Amino acid sequence: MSESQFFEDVWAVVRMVPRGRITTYGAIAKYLGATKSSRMVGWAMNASHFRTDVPAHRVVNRNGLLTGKNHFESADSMALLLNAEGILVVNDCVVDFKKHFWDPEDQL
DNA sequence: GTTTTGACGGCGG
DNA sequence: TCCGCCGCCAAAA
Repeated sequence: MSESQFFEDVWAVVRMVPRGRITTYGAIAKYLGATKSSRMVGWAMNASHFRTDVPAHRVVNRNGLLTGKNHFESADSMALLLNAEGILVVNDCVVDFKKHFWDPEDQL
């Protein structure tokens, strides 16, 4: 494996996120047993750019803020994608974040 | 080789 | 409740 297994695990979890739902870096990190390593999840997302099957737009921080929107093709593409899935985004923040939140542990 | 930074979040004060 | 420090670890400077 060229990349760390951790990265691939992160991508696997992100792929599980249902359409119209979102999750957080911390939730993914916790699911992988590395609660404090939420930063690495962010790195994994950055590395997921060459992976078209990883819906990174469904991953936001715990505040529901689109912290990674600046890393997308366009600054607004992330909010646009979420909006297309029925998730309302205002001021780079997900409306009813808690309502759309999807916890990977819920999949267990 | 060392230091800083980064798509975060938990914990302490 | 709000503010600030710490941890985690990989990549870039």
